[in-house]
Amino acid sequence: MRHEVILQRLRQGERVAVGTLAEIVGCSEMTVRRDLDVLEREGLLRRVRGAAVSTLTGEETPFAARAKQRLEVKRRIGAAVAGLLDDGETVVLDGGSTVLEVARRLVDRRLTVLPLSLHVADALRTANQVRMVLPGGDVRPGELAFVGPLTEHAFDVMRFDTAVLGACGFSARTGLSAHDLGEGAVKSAAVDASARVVVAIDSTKFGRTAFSRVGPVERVDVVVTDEAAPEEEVARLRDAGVEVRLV
Amino acid sequence: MRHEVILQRLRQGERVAVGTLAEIVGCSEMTVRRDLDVLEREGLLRRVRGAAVSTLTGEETPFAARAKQRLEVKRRIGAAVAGLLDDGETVVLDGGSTVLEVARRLVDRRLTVLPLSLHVADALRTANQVRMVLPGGDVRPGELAFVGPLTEHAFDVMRFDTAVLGACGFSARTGLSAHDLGEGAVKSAAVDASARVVVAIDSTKFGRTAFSRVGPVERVDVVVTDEAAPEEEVARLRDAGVEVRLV
DNA sequence: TTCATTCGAACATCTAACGTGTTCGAGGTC
DNA sequence: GACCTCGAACACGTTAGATGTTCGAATGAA
Repeated sequence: MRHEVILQRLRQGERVAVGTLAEIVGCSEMTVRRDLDVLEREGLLRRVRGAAVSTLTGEETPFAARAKQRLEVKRRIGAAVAGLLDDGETVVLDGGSTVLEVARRLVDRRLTVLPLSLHVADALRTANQVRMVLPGGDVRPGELAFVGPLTEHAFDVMRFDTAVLGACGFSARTGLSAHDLGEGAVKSAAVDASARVVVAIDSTKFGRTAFSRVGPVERVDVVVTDEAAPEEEVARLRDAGVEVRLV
Repeated sequence: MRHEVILQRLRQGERVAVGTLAEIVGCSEMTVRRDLDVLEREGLLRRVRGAAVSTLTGEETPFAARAKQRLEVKRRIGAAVAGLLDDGETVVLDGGSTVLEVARRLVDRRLTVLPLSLHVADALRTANQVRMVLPGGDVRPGELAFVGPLTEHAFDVMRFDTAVLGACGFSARTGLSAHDLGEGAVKSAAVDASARVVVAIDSTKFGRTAFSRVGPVERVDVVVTDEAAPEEEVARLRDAGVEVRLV
């Protein structure tokens, strides 16, 4: 909780003094310092003498921060997506924080899963009915997503019933997009290797277009998102034949 | 502690009653039941009405159990092996519990690492100077080791300075061996793709030969083990030109 | 250099979480 | 039907973690 407040305050100002932060969150400066320590280790800010500076450049929010944001919504989306999967299916699970909540709902299901990040693989490590196959590849620090030729090779030799993808941006016009070129390529390969494509995103991603283009909206079968999704986008998606579920 | 006692008692008898176990460890039956719950989830035993039955068949001890055994020794071996690696090297890290202790000593080192199990990958997830590349492959439940054609393919396209291997059995005569055929094949491929082979094993593995043969002792450059290693084996290894370090 | 400020180690305190034991009703087993 | 086992629920004690305070050292500005 306190961490969220600190990050939020940092987002709107350059340099915020330790004393100021202590006042805002209502605790001692020592406690703030300890908070700043862990947040710095997570790469969410940089400490300077007497203050903290945000490292969030506006491009890509680090995983540690995203995983804390809108958790309730992501859990609901995760449960809904889990409900779309049948026992025995082979599934690709993307690496984002929303899809991670999907994975958490699959621990007692019988599935074959190919996770696209270590976070997701970790969530399923104790799931003894899940047959897990890793694609391999370079592990992006922080994000812990798999990228590179090794990862893409996995989709040359395997086929899947369903791909569950997250996205940094999504719109009916430009389709799915990601911040990182490597990740975009992997998502793209996952789409090509899967019979069905399910997109799990919270409503804030709508209308945004990120750097790396993954694919057009036509290849998407189902979109699961929350009710705050812009009506116009939802309508356009439905016109394009995409099933949209608001949870 | 209590868990070790329970497992030890189970090893020497078929079926042990809950009441008996409570007496041995000196606590209530309810506590024993709770212990049995977690041990069953770890796959170390099976619960039956009124008692517990060992699942340890004598072949392969589950990872959860091995990771608890001889921890101090494994830590020492881990530290010694970490000292053998130079900054900037590319390293294969095997999946066993001994090599896991090597990985724990590498978190602040600058290396390229290919882990052969999720446990090891996990230990290095926060190591921001370590470039981690995963081989991919099937994830063996419990063990969380990577096996199969996808894993072996990784060694077709990559070469390494050093392979750090554990083993289920090791002797100067029969060389390295593993319990699982798939794991044996992966270890074998790792040896072929690496310029130097370091074996990290505690002394109890000496003289044992497991089902799957990995390779002859000639390909091993260094063996790191503890001082309880049988002298005869050590002498034979040194005769074969293997450097043996006792820690 | 000096002075003011910030930092973090060390200790004290408090709280929440965990482990443990007891009780008791439900569900098995003989 | 009698007996036993199980696990949920509650109570209790312990402990680890979080927080605040103090103080000497380190840092930066004048």
